[in-house]
Amino acid sequence: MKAINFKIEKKLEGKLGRVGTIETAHGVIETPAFVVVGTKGTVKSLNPEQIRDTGAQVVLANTYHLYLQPGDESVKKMGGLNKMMNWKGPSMTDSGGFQVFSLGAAYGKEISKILQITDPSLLIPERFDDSNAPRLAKIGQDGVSFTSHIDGSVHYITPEKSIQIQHNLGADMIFAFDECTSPAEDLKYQEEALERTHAWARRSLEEHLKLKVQSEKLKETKTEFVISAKAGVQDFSSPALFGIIQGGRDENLRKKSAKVISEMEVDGEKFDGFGIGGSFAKEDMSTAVKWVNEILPEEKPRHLLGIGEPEDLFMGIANGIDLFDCVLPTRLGRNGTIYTKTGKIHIMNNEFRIDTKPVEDDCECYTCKNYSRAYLCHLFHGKEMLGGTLASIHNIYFIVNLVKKIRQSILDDKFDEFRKEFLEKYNN
RNA sequence: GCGCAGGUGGCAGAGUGGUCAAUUGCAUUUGACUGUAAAUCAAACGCCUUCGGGCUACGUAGGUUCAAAUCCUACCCUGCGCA
Repeated sequence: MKAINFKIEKKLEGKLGRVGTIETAHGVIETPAFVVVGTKGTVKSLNPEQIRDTGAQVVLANTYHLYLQPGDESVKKMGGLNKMMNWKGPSMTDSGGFQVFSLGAAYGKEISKILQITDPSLLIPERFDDSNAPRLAKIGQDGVSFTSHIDGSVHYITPEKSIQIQHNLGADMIFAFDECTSPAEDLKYQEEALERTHAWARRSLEEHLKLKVQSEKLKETKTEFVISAKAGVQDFSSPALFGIIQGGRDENLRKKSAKVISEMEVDGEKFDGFGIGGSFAKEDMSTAVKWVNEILPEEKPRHLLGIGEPEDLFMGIANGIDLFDCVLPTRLGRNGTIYTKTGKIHIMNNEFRIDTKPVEDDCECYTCKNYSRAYLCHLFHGKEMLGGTLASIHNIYFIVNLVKKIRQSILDDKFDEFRKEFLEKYNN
């Protein structure tokens, strides 16, 4: 039995882009789609009804965070990720590979996974090459040692462990354990890291197949299956496993990674889809995505991990990306930055204190239909929780629906037109 | 009226002779945020500046001193206690 079923409905002429659907155990995703991030099994400050009402189709949670708290065994006992958080739609979990970066090379530094190369100082590896700097993630021989940011306890996560945790969490789509590298690393390091990510990908795939076979067998043990099913405890269908492409900013490494990961095979089984991860310079992200997607097999979904901003979404979709996830809509929202068609605004700024208009006049989101900018401004100044919720609702609606509009524009043969029109307004 | 305590930048509150335009918190202003260590973080926050510095400031007015937010005198004001 296939874990997911991906179908392409229409292709974007002259480009790698496509419109399609992904069928999962928890429903169908219309792609391209924006996946909302719910790291700890909650999209911060939103309940599932609010998530659904933004139009979001999929939620992505995190292996590392849920493993530490409440523990993957606990999540399993609560009936899996979906049941635990009362999310009825499709779900995904990230492998913890990003935490190798955020708690490792990037820990305590002003460094993000995307670089503007217009700031050349950020590309000097020495600047970040202080191996004595404290890190909460240290790469070991066959896995990564994490020092919990919660209580300081040490945990060794291997590819096998990550996959085991993800099977316990029980999302519809899961990722291989990888190393998300720092954009400041030099080519030699990127090569080493890529070898590691590829080795880990194979081990992830092996472990996944092993667990899949076990779960199939369990399914055949009828009594157990029936008891569990009656209790509504566990969905026995195994998740789909996505392999992750790395390679930093380098063309050869990116292409090599795409080839290795897409051809990787264990017992006749391959990855069900692909994630494109890691670091880019903002300026050459599009080429990196293109290099990879020209090689990846057309018939499997591709997820651009941790991206992005509106211009990135257009870029990714044109270059054959089917799924995106990004913390920006919720993080920006909580921090008082709100997306509008004419660019981002800081809702706490003085100019909004007496602005009685909604964030956007013609926006159909719950926030815009019911509240003014002045009220949001007040909520943020008063540190009221509702501010973060309302801003997140709008931002998610904005980004999710932007991707839906892009999808529609492809179906209507108006992609280029829509892209130009939108970005001109957005960038003022 | 007497006694005691005290009056410091928008607010709270340090400082108690030079290193003080004055610690810190809050407020304010503006930024940042891309597989969430994040309801977080950073910067600015008396006036002027050719960025060297200059000027005005710790209730008010005097004074001591090379030097005062810091010591002295008077006055004004606030709180508490007693009449």
